[in-house]
Amino acid sequence: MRPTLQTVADAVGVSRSTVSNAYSRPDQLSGDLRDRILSAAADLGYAGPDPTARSLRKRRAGAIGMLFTASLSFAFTDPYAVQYLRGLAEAAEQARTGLLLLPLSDEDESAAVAAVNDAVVDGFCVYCMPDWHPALDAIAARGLPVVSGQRRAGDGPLSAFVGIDEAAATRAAGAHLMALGHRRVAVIGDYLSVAPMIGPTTLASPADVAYYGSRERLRGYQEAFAAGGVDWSTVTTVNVPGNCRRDGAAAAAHLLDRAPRPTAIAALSDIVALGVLDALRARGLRPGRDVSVVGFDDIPEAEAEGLTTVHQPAADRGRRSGELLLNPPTDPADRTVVLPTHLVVRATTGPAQS
Amino acid sequence: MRPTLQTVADAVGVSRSTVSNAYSRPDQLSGDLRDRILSAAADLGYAGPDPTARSLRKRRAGAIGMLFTASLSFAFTDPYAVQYLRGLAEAAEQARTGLLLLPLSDEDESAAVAAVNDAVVDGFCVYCMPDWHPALDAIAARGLPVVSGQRRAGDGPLSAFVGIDEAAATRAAGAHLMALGHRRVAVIGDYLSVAPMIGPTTLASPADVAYYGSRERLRGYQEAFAAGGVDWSTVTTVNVPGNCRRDGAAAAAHLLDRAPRPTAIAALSDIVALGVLDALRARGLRPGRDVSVVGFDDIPEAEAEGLTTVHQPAADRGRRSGELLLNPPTDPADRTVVLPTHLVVRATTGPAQS
DNA sequence: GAGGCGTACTGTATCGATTTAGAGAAGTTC
DNA sequence: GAACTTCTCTAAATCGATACAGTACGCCTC
Repeated sequence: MRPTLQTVADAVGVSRSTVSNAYSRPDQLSGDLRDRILSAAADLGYAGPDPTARSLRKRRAGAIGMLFTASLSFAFTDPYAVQYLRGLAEAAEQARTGLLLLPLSDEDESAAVAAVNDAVVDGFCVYCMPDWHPALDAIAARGLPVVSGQRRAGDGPLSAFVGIDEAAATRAAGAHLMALGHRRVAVIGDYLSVAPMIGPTTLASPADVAYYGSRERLRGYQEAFAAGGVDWSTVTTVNVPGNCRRDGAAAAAHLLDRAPRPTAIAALSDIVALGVLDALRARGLRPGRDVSVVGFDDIPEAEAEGLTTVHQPAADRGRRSGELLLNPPTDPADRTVVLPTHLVVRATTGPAQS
Repeated sequence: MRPTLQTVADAVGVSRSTVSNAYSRPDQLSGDLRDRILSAAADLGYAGPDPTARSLRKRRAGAIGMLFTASLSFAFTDPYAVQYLRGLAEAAEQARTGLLLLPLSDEDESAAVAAVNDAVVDGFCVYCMPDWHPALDAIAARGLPVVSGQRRAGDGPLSAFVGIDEAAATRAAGAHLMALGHRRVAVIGDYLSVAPMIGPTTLASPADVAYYGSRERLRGYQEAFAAGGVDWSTVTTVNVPGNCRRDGAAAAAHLLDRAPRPTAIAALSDIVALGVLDALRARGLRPGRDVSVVGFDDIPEAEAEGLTTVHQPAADRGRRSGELLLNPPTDPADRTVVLPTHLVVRATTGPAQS
């Protein structure tokens, strides 16, 4: 049987409380007795107060839970997500708090709900979840502080927002394309359709997209295009199932292998945009000359490959999220943090070639 | 006051146990009563059993703890570490288990010990810690399963090893350099010295290094060099404080800006090796011609830049670690997993120029 | 030597659940 | 109709700690 506080207390002949104090409040007892207690504990193989029992009593877990959209392991393949995690980890570390990455199987939503309900945490951080996901309701029900990068109807007093003005960001990118004279434009993004397929979607309006980020970004493009006289009905939107380079290339194929091909392709993430560049090169097309490409995120690879993109502060987003979660502001106004973004024009955009 | 099982039980007029059963063992009560309980719970804003109390009673946390060497946030800047984490996350996800990243401040060891003692987890995974770190003792004292990539004296029956034959890996790399005729060789690595400085170390023997990985890799080089007739006393070893490209370049400066410079530089990680390449280029020296460079890890960037390096399966290491931790093998022989490595010869190594 | 005060420790209640043994009622079998 | 199941549900014990009120006792003061 594993030794407990009581075991040690019995061995030394003191009360359980005193043994507890020996560990947690050394000033509450004489140094002599404390030494006797600790050495008895060592003899018995007692490793110190059980963290679970302590958490229960203290009503504090010492960790924050992180909920990702796709599978957890996916988070480590996406450079943007890694940066975000890095910022979050910094904030957690600063506060001497752990970071619990919740398992979130893609197939089974109830598993995600169970993960939320079983998480021993003091708060949640939500990265990129579809609005309808039941795990979000489970989080709300837990009654713990939540920070997310997506606004959502019914956000309670414990929830905060740390993010960017997604629509404004793509509005700037779209205006850039319009100014260059592009009129046959297309958009590639993840989670545009519910089904995990690669190909054009039938999307009457950006409002139909279930993911906050993709929806807002799409809306920004819609508005910018409209301002340039391009009706949304003429814009092809292509879905990619995963945020990866290969899928981006495959999606681009749907646009490039049919006439007339678009003169500009906007991708909702850099990874996908880089895939588009791959597809262009595979066809002997020159990015920025034959077809313009815009990304989103500004990951390091984007700079290396000269990708025009929207810069957003990934690590800051994570860090601010963590900070807000760990010391929730009293003033409701401080519960919304909108970080700046800016368009970075590089080599992959240029004047439209008719 | 937050509602508990008792609150709900009182409202419905049943016992606490029955409410518990309504959530955890639906077959133990009539469907009718269960519905009444759940709806009462919903009315009261009760979100279901408290995870901490449940963990205490069940003696299961539903998470595994991850302990990294440097600061937690560092883990997200190192491509190798990210791959490792990805593998670990996959295994955790498969088992529907969370992954708790422990805060581990570099300055304050006692904070790391506290983090270990406060971690509500079912086991620990150790990535790269110095042998002397007190957190390792704290982990051992917890009496939970541990998987690490470093062998350590006093590993108990609950500990397992998943790693590579570090020394054999660098022995192969060293033999490669010897075969190319290099005799003036140097090694750059992190954690070679205790002090976090950039510069040559006074290292009588690889055995003096506190980190398992660096120590073993260094030993492999020592053996390979000895086989080529190069005495260890003629080998300059240079320490880098962080595993980053800039520090690698700065460390290389110590070797390149003095005569005679080495004809080959072995780095204990790819990141550092890439920094060495930067330093070479900054001086107009050609990697593989003027100076040969070898890395370790085989991260994606290594391939892109033509770096000769030792390939090790990063994600596999993480995945196998997770698997071993989540279902500990009964047979002690299965508690040691040594994954294969191989030398990848690319463009940064070539015949020695006298 | 009565009163006041600080130190060092004890004992009990509490945190919020799960588990086990078993009570009581209803139905089944011989 | 006695014996046996089966189905529901309950009471009490348990998990391992912390918080807090309370007590014993020595010391100081006047």
